[in-house]
Amino acid sequence: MDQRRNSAPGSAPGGGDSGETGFNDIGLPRSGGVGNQLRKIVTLSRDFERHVGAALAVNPTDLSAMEHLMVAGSLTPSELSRRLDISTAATTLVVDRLVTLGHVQRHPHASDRRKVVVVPAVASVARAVEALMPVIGGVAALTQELSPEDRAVIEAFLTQVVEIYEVALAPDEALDAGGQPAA
Amino acid sequence: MDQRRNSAPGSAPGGGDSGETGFNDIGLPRSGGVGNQLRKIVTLSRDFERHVGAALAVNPTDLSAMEHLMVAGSLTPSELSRRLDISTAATTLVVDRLVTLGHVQRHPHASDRRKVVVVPAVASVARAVEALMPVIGGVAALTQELSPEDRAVIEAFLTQVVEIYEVALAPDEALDAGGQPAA
DNA sequence: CAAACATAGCTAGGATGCTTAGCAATAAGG
DNA sequence: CCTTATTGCTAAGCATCCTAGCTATGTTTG
Repeated sequence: MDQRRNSAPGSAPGGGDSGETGFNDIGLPRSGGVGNQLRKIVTLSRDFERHVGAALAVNPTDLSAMEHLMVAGSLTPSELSRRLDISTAATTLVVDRLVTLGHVQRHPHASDRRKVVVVPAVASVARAVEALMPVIGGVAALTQELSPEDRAVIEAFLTQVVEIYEVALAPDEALDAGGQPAA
Repeated sequence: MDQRRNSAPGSAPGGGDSGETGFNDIGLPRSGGVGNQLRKIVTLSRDFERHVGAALAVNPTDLSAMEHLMVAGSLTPSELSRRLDISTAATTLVVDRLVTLGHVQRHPHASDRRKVVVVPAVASVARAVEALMPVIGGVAALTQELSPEDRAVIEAFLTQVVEIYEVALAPDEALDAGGQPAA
């Protein structure tokens, strides 16, 4: 089971190692504690994903596929390939591997004989839920305990962070924005 | 240039599609808006990374290497392989590719003739900074505008999220914690 | 109705990026 | 000095993806 660490120090906010504000020596602004924390969460999320994958003996793509299947209940290979943004040929191999490990089964489609339906195995879903629970459960509990005021502050902030990313990823605005977000 | 999308709907907090609280149909708790936003940030961060990689004509591993080099100023292949958590042989190939594209150069080490020093090219750093700036600059600006009270709320929250991940990733505690974080 | 077109998912061969094993050169330790 | 350890590279092999192509099936058109 190959689990590769690949933490990028720069593509998530943070911009450097220091907790101060201003600019670091390569010209990136420092976000202080908040930016560093966001960056750390991104890195830890990736680590956790690999941790869960190791527990279920699957590679990152296969784990992602399992998670999509769990959420959707079942999917055809074409639907899965669209969600994973990989070719249908690669999806066939993903499903092959997952079938071999007993994580999913292929069933004929109810009304279209060209199609296959990929269904997660009940035991596999239970194992995946158990592996995911520490983080998802932890964050759910944490957010339950927030006061309405605190929740509003955090949600407003995170909404703006999402907006920054979306602007940065938009085809034309990204070039024009250049550092001035819509917020 | 191969940029693979691989968004996992389950390994970051969120636990499902609905904004309500409670449990979804596969047993994962719902975190409401905050959990979904965190999940979205994780996904968008990955998308942004691929976006930046495309702009610089590098794959995810090579981009991560570039970012480590930018932050550190320069690194030996062994140091780089440790940070990337890949073998030194793979690191050699990463550096080969980056050298070919003009993103880095190899120099002899100043005092140890076994060693090589990998140095990012100035023009490459400038291009990378430019590509990263929309998000890093945006988040830096956003956090500058926070009131001290709001900042404290957000930092406390994010600290706890980080803690949840770290507990989940710790070798022995993760099994014992089981959903009761240290917070 | 039949023909043309579209869709589904799989197979085969190839490309890419990683691994392990091994090596020559060099550095460190006794 | 000799032994051990470190460095980073080469070569072969493996895992996972891609494109091209195919058969079976479903939909649209005349």
